[in-house]
Amino acid sequence: MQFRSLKGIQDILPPESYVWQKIEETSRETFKKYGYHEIRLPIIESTELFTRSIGETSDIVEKEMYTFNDKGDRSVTLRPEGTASLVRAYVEHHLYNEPSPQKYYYIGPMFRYERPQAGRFRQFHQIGAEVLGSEDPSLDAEIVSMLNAILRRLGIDGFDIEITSIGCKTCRPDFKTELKKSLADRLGLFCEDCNRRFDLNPLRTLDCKVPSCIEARKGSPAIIDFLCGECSRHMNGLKHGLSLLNIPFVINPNMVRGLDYYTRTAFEVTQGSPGSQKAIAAGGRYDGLVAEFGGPPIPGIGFAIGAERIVPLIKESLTVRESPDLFFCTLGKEASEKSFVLTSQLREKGLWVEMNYDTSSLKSQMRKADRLGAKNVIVLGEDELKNGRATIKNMKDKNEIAVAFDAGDILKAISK
RNA sequence: GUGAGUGUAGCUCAACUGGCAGAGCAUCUGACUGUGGCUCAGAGGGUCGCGGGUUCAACCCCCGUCACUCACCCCA
Repeated sequence: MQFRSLKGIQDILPPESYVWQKIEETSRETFKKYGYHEIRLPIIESTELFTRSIGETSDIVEKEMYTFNDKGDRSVTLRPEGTASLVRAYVEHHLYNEPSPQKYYYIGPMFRYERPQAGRFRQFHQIGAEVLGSEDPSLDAEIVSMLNAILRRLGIDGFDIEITSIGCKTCRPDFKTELKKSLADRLGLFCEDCNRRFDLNPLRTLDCKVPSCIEARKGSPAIIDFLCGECSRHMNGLKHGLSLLNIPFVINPNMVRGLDYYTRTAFEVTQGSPGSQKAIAAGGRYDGLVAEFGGPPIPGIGFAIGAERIVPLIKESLTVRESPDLFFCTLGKEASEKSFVLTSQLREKGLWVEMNYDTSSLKSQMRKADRLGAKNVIVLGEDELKNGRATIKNMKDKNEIAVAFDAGDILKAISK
């Protein structure tokens, strides 16, 4: 019986795993400078946590969740995103009693039951950051700037930071009716999907990629023109903040969020040709979510980077693997045991040491050492055992030095 | 959920559109009784995704099925 990983769920093998380590390290270092602390959240939660926050009619909830009943007949779900869990933990542990704002980050797998595609998987990984406890737009600017910093430090460029505001409880409904009024008389020009969207969620017609729809919606009202005073001031505050920090951005008034809890600021980092999966990170403000989860009316903002979407963009994708400092070639059982012990001692001293395990010709052992890229090789055979000295060969310059069977001597010899 | 494409060695791909399943790379061995890379020689490795059908004969044609890939919807 041959097993395969499940559809859309993949192994991350070396050397690519080193690219992942680099992404995680760079993110952690950057988060630290901005005062974000790691929070480790469960990957499984009660189903209702997601249906309530993400929205009953969102695509994620309607068709993309890994939901099942546990043995206690409770409906549970593998998390499709991180914000809901974070806010749950924030409220559950009364973290609003800590000084505001509270800044958190998380790194981990998310699950969505979708048809896999380039840059889209059923298990994928997000690097997310969330701030709770302030609605100051300078925080919006700061978090966008932090996202920018992480991507830059990873050597990624050629991306756009798109921002917009999607309004709040007061102004969004007004805009929705205005938009419907504007679209109503030319519905025939739009595609089938847009006609469906017109009833369900008219805002989505603004995001349609069908060329005829792009043409047809020209001149439609844009949400940023309908923002209430508060939202408008907030949006300007964000733009001002980004300008102060010299973060280039573009305003995309057609941006739409797939999750219901977003308010005001929404942003997206896009890269590459227009089409699918150009978003490598996305985020926004969710000022009503904490209260929705039974906490005080505390605002929040966050983003998530799609790890799978930046891996291919990282220039160091072809990271050269590090190589062992020393490889022991052995001939005979006694030599093998001797190097077994020396190998262990040298590792204690901090070296990366490999040895030959199976009996094979010296030639093939040398070949193996070479394939591993070993910097030095020690040959231990009958002659060496007789003399009590072995030779270390530097694989690069081919020099050989005689050493005693002593971890200290060997260490000294190869650190020259 | 919808549509299209592709499944042959560990990897990348051939096989005259029906006639004995191949190459390159990789692996292992040898040339060189105990010294790697280069070169040369050889070896191992296949239920041609799976099941059925047509045929004297199927990797090739037909039907079904599964998997993978890409795209749509949507999203990180």
